[in-house]
Amino acid sequence: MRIYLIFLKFESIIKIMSNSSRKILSEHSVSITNPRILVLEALMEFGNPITIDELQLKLKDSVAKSTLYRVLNDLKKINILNEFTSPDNSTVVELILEDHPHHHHLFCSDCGEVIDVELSDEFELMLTKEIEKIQKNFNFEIKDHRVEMIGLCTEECANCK
Amino acid sequence: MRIYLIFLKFESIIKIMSNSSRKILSEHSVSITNPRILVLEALMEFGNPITIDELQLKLKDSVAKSTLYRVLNDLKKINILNEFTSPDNSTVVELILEDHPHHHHLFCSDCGEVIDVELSDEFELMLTKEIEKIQKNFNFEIKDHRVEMIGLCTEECANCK
DNA sequence: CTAATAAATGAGACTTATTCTCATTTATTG
DNA sequence: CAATAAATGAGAATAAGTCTCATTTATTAG
Repeated sequence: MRIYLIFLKFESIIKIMSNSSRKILSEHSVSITNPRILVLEALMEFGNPITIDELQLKLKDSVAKSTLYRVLNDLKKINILNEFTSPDNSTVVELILEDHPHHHHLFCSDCGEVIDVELSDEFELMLTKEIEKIQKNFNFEIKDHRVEMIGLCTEECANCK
Repeated sequence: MRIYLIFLKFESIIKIMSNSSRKILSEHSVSITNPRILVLEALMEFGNPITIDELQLKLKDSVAKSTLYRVLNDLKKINILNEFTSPDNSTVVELILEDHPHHHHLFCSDCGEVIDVELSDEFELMLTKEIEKIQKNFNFEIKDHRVEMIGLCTEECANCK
């Protein structure tokens, strides 16, 4: 078993993310612009789903508010951005790249954190069967589903009131 | 087997709903006012979850906008109103009275209709187990959950574009 | 049943998230 | 590198929801 230890300077990480942002944009035939790169980098750096408020805060000195919303809409159009509303009514956004598996969300109703969670394959299978039943009963064609779980993260969380 | 056919005039139905609205309010020690009765009646009459826009339209000649929002907040406070955001970002509201069982929602992404659906007991049991696992893994206390299904209702729907 | 008081209402001003406009800047392409 | 189409920034416009305050209504104590 070989172990590699890789040290990367912060600037190198930024460069890698910037490159991958460029790649994502060109793969979707979207022109490569500075605001788009900055938004993608911020989303990648944060990792988890993020509220538009937080994103705006991170980018307030580099991307105009109107441009931020426009870029988010662009990313939605090419299907790499998922947008939803959290139970406390803030708009949350997350990047969905190829390696991002099917997942659901866990919301802390205190600090507002949103966490991606995967549920077991058996569960997803069972949900698929339920969905088939519903489709028949209601004459509905179901294209997508999501499970949202709402609760509280532990006291250790620094952001919880 | 005895069959009862019951004919009720429209006015009688309204009177029944009005009475039950009064009952609901007094049971929750909330003062009985005209706007509150009108909002409850409208929610009961519609039956399904309804967008605030539609509700506002139904009540625009009888309840002021500010009062409508205030009444909805009052109903949330006494835990008989559930509010959520549909995938097309409109705010949806539904009455949750004693006889309203645990359920989930089906959204038509075309006409915006929202339908209550119940899932099987086995499914709910399995979901409970998944939730227990998640609680442990993420050090999270899960208080509530919801399953949302998004799709299209059939062509027969008059409201679909 | 009525008067006194506390609570609720209506109308419209205010706030805040998101979209739109338009003059300027930037990316793409040939 | 120039021409052209697309994207951006700044701030105006829109719309959902909240707030203010003068007026009305419901509740209750007597």
